Amino acid sequence: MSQTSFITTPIYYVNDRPHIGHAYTSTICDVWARAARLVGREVFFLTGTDEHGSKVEKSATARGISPQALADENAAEFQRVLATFGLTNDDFIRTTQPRHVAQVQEFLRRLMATGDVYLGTFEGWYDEGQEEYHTENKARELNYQSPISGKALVRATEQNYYFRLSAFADRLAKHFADHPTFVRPTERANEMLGRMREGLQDVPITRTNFSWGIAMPDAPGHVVYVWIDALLNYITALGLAMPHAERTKYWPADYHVVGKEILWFHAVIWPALLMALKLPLPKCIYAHSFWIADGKKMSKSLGNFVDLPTIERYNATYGLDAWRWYMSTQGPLGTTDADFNGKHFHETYTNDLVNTVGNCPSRVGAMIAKYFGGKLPTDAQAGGEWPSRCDAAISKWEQCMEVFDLSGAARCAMDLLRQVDVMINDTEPFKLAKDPANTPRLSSILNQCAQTVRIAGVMLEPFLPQRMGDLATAFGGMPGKDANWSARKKYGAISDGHQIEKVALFPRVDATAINQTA
RNA sequence: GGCGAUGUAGCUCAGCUGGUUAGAGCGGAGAAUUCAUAAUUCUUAGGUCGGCGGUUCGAGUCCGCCCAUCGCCA
Repeated sequence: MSQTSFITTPIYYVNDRPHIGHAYTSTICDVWARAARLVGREVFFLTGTDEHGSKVEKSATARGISPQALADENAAEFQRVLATFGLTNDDFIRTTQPRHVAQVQEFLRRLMATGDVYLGTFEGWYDEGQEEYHTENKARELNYQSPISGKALVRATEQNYYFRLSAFADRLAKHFADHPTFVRPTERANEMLGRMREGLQDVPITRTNFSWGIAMPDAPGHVVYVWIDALLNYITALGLAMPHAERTKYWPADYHVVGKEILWFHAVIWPALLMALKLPLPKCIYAHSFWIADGKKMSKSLGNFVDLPTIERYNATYGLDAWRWYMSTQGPLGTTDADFNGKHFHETYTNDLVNTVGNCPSRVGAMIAKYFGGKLPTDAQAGGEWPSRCDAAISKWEQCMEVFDLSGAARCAMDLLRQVDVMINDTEPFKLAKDPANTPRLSSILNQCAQTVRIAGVMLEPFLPQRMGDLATAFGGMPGKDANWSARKKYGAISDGHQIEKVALFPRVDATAINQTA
């Protein structure tokens, strides 16, 4: 029985247009999912759409269609878009699906039964035009007037169901203490701890001022607040509220990958909910930072969002693999935001993919073609120091992937290719080839280059699935794509005499091309 | 306003529990080389380690204040 892994993206709100944020999170999760499958794990990779809430209801009303129709339309758009990124998600959950709705209601029944959800009264300053409450301080700041309509705020009370978050403070603190990598990066965990120290309030989990949502069981008029609805997707997709769920084995999740803006929900409220439901907690919530564009924060007012048409332009110019590479190796996995910048994208593509990942196999393939008719020559040295170098690289790569260090994992492969380039420069096989007496030495060198290139290619597969597929075909040999990890990562898998094809994996792209296609 | 974090070579960033000449990649400069996608390899960057003050025999690495940026909260 192989080890299972579960990785999730947040579910995307159907009221939004797809942009780089969605593409980024989805892409890095896909890289990790592919890597986990590569090493032989049984992976479940989940993404989906969040479809309830007053915003969707309003947008639908504005267009004169039903919320469900709007959700159907936009969910389909998200699925179409995500498909263009070559994602290998195993399911796509929609919060309007009956399987989700039924399980959310079942979970809420359980929470009512344990007393972790209770009916309480909320009182606050209500903006009737905007249909939202303001806190006491905010209301005072606004001079008790609606910031939009200018009409007076009214004092209103509402009966709501609350989740007893306050009861979990100690257990949450203990969990954070016992699991230092529960929230990553560590700085974000500190952020959460700081906020938890300020005290945990019970959180309202239902609303009565709109209807587009999951009905609270046995409570007419109460609709489950969108956040609770959304968080539960991670386990409704696995069917954890169903009897005999086949996907139970995937829980708990290895990684919930989220943007830093929604960390509180994932790092505090979600674990508390799971504790209340007596379910194991996810192993890690990874909160990445944001992309900014050309040094400036992306905003609607600046109109500088890296939107879908822009992303598609990059993909058309550089290829999907290039997009994945930039996302994975240059992205904001740390605590600081990363800059999306056309010049940097082009340089990264050229340096990493054209000049290294593309060129190294090309020169190796060319020499094998020229000196040995494309047949892999024998290595009488049994690899020399390359088997251990490759093993070390693979081992480091495995460690990096384990902790979601995608750029670190990528670097393992890049370093290996650079070492091959160095060896070629040092040993000058193109000079050795001029004298037949050197054939044994030449054979060893080129064999070692090819074997190492193949291994680097395997490590790069999760990042560059298209072109590394081509490389595997060109250098391949056995074992192929379907072989198990221990076979695939083993040095020397290409047998003597195997036909090696010269390949041009990443075409050089004119630096101005990206603008010309605009 | 409160809490958390970031601020290191032109750019993007590494620098764990304080200690000889502060590192990498890219860009720039010089050299070697021709198997390769005008690719590759080697050498090179003299940067007040945001600012000021403090602790210490000694701080980028600890403490305080300030400035800038980011996030969360209010």
